[in-house]
Amino acid sequence: MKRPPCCDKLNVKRGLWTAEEDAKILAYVSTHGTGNWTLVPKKAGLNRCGKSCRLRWTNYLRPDLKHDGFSPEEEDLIINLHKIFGSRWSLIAKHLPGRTDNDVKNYWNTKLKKKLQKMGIDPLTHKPFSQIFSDFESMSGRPNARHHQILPAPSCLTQVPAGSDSRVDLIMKPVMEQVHENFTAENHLSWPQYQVINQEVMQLQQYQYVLSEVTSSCSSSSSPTLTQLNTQQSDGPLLPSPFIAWTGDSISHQPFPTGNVLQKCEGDLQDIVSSSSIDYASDMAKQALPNTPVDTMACENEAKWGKPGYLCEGAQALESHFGQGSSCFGSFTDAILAMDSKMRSELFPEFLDGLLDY
DNA sequence: AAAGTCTACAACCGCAGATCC
DNA sequence: AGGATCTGCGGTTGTAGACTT
Repeated sequence: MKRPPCCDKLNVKRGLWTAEEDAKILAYVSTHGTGNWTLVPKKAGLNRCGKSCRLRWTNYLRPDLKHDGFSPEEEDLIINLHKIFGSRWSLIAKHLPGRTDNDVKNYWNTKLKKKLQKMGIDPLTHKPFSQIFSDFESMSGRPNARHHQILPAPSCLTQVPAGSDSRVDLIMKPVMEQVHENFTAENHLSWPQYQVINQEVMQLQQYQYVLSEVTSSCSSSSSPTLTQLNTQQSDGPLLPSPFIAWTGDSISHQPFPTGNVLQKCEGDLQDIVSSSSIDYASDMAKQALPNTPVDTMACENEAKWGKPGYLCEGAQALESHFGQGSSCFGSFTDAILAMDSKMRSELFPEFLDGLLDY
């Protein structure tokens, strides 16, 4: 059953808040404190939805909020944290005293994203566009099998994406077909092969992204969307390019090969992280801490929609700390991120600091 | 000067987990 | 135990003012 609306939307005021309304909220909070926001409109004499009152307070009226512009230090911090967390604005905002998730999100969308693009950096991957191009161009060779683990080929390699007649698609179709031809014979792949192929697909998607940006900026007609280029998605929210095409379906049900994550933390990190699915991450977190609540939503999102962007960046951070190959898809990062945040901060207090140095 | 466009950011929406009763 | 309510979150929309044509 669908949840009923929190208030009668026809009879409550919406839109910008007036100074009088702000004063009523402030007066109410100063005497009653925060909480029970559904009662606030009535008690404070406001013709507003309780939720709207709560948002006004948390995003604007709270006395601990800063209302001045972002400093260069804050900018740098947001960029670094976005590299790690992606669009987890509330997590990012926790590292910026006096700023709300809404502030950070708006600042990113209006300023920082464009700033990075002007600097030639892809705001999604935080990699230079030039590197994305050169990585793609140098894409060649196949790894030697080093592990016994056999994985099914990703569906995006065994199915050439459905075509559209867009300009980007016309350019990319031969490339996709080439990749398809190269790998389609491999119904099952060893783990190292899988890694390389996944990287190539990611690069391909990044290439598509850049290409679509370029063509859309050169054309006044409606630009082709990246989603047209990607493999079929199950129903669900569309994710930002370039990661949208990676469904994760073909890798989310492999048995995870390791035991207790904490033991393995001290041991062979490479084995720990040789898994790519958040399902494993969830399993790892559960194995390590049987009675620990796990952020199931994060796990589900990862498993369902394959949203590995920030996790991949986390994986790179791990690589820089623990050496090349120590994280394949960032599953160790996934595991830690999948833990309940309180438990995570207790067990891995240095974890985020380490990533921030990255 | 007027109309159109862009920018910044405030506000809203719906979903989902947490908490209450 | 489970339904109702509260709260937090990320994505999206609305809008005022600045800027351009």
